[in-house]
Amino acid sequence: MRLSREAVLRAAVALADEQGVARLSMRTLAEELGVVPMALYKHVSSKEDLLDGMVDVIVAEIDPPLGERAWRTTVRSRILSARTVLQRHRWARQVLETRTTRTPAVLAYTDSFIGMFLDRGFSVDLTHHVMHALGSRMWGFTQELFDAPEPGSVQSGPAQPGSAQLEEMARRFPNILRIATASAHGEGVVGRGCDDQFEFEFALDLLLDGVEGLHARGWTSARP
Amino acid sequence: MRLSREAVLRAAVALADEQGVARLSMRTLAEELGVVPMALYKHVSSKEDLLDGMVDVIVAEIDPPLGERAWRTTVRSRILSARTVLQRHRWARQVLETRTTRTPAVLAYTDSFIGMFLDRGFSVDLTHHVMHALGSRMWGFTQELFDAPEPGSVQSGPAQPGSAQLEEMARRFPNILRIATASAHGEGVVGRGCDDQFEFEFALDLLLDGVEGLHARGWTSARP
DNA sequence: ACCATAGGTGTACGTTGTACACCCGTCAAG
DNA sequence: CTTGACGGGTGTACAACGTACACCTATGGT
Repeated sequence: MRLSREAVLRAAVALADEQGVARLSMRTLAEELGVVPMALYKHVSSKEDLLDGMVDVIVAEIDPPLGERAWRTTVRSRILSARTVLQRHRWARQVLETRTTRTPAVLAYTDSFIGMFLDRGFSVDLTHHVMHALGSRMWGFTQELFDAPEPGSVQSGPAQPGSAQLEEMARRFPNILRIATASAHGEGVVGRGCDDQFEFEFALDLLLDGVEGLHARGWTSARP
Repeated sequence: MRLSREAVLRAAVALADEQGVARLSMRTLAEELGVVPMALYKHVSSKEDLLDGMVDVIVAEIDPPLGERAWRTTVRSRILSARTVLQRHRWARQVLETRTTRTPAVLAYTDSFIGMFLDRGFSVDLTHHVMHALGSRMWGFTQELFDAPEPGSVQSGPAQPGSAQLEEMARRFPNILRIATASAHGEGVVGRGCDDQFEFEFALDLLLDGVEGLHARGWTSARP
């Protein structure tokens, strides 16, 4: 069975999906494909290239923008589509963050994303700033703060109620504790009981509300 | 001259500042200190621990919140203080992103950050969502999109006007090009001619405007 | 029938983090 | 003054990584 760039990329995505990106090395991937490591280099010029290709694969999974709807629904639903894709491929966020060169597929997505604004009457100026304000949110993720111990990390789990660890925590970081306990509805403790999807949409809508206001009143940056 | 954890961390920060975090290995750091690599492990339990410690060093550089000012000015100026620190240590963003466990110093900063809201009358509920919405912005950075080729990467430079590369770009990614040329005031081309600080404050203020509105009208999440 | 070429193989190198055994200088207790 | 524990620097070694280079082999166009 012959290899191909497509086959290599698909296998890499699958392996990262299952084992996490940390377990993805040229050697493990080669073994997965029943081939010697160096064989991959006939289809991929380097590991960076491999990762770029993997990003391309998942970018292709993001839905294209829908018909003639208003900018806000179009943008919103596309971002949420990106988010479901990134949810399927949990390694993607991390890989995306480390990409230094943008592949054509990524540029194409970005271009089309910008188009959703420009084609619906946004000024180039406002669109530019909005893109910066959205930042990585256009990919459907945000820099999370408290959360997500990598699968496989030793994270002594949520603190047990009444434990010394928790008391120490309460003394030194009372504010964090208040947030944490509140968001866990009073039951589980420090562990993340909050709804990621809700948080994401909350932040997204906050931003979109702001953008809507600026657009409505014809905002433009004061800079020449 | 004896080593110490402090000395090791300071040297690591200095080395990362000068050479970039990519050039920071246990070996290079040891050599910098005129010592054998394994000596570091008497002061630092692993490279992860080293990076955690480096984060602690720079977190300590962020200004504490000022007096009794209104929440918005307090939060805003603190975030901008964090930003100037992160600007001094350009590797910090990348390192912060990869941290998986939060050190006491990081938790303390977060706690104090949350306190700026709670102490000024924000509900626990709203504060929680606001923290998520701010995300990494509380550290003074955002996921940049177009920019910042790592120093040392081969990035064929901004496209030359009239080059075939630029024409290709114009055909395939017209929207990106419009944004890029506009933000570069018509002179330089695809390269980033835009003002990072302005973009950061624009996005930050957009968010803070939204938060202000929610707080003013006593917003609370509908969830039980 | 030829031979160029695409694609898989084998070996090898340099770099990384770090485990483990060692060894030495300092200082407290006898 | 001796002793012995111990904090801290050393040396060697290993496994895993990305990948350069030379090689082999089956395919397919001329």
